[in-house]
Amino acid sequence: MPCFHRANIAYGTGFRYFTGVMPELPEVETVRRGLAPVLEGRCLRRVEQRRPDLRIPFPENFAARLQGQRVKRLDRLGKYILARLEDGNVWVIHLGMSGRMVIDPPGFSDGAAAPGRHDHVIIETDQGRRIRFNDARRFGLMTLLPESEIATHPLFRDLGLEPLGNDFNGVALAAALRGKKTPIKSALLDQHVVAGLGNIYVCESLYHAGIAPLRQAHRVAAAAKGAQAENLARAIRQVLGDAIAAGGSSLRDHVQPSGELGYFQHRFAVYGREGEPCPGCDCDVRRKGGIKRIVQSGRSTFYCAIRQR
DNA sequence: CAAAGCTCCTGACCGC
DNA sequence: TGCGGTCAGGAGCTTT
Repeated sequence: MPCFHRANIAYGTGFRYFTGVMPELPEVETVRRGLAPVLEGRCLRRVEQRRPDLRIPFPENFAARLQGQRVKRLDRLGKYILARLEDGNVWVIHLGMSGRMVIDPPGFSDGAAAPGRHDHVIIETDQGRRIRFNDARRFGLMTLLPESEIATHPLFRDLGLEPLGNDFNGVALAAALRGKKTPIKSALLDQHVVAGLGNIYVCESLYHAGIAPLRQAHRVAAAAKGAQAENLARAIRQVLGDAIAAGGSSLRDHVQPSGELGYFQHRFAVYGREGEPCPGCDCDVRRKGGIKRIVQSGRSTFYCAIRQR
């Protein structure tokens, strides 16, 4: 039975609903790619900030400082989108849990897309395109930082490995996990270890690597002469890459009527599938109970106790 | 220092 | 149908 999750929007498949919406690295990357054609090279003609804060306060004169700037390039760092501006500042965007970017269709000014309750920032480009940042739960944030301060700023200073970077491999991952007595599940959720993973993709990566979520992180690092860390690094890359590909095809194949970016259908092996058999599993689900759900550091963990050791 | 717990927030869902 | 309770989670902060 297929199980789909649509990132960044409450979504029903007809037999299962997910309300937890989690922009993790693949969703953030999909949003970045969707924004790029509308923002890169464009001047921000109008910026409207509609409340004083999100998870943290907006910086002083946020809208005025952003307005009139040209966006040179959009980058991603972990779950952050970095919009590099011509004046040397970086417009930092984090979607938190429920943050969405909505690109209004051309001609929005007819009132068809009036700002909603949770539209906190509204951007209009010199091409007349309007982008709304909507975040019901306000776990997201936006700020402005000099480009030169990114590396040392508290938000970025201690960020962990970039899982899609060239230097992400079993050796680097093992080094990051070494000495950690916390469960591998919790360690991977820590942005200071690997930057960009969230609850869904941690569960999926551990499943594909065949590692039990309860194992201590340092044991994973030390196991099998590094082969286990290597497997895990490979699984993380694969899982994230597949999800980004799914997001990319959603951008390519469907013009979202709402213009909302970053949500796409994607199938998960274990996440949200408590009691179901894992893919290709031939064990007796009646007897073994299928995919298990436990709670670790206050978050749901889904795993297969037979395939993950 | 590390690790676990608490907290922010709203919407969806469930049971009555 | 309405209403209150529960759950979801990213990540900084607080506590141990």
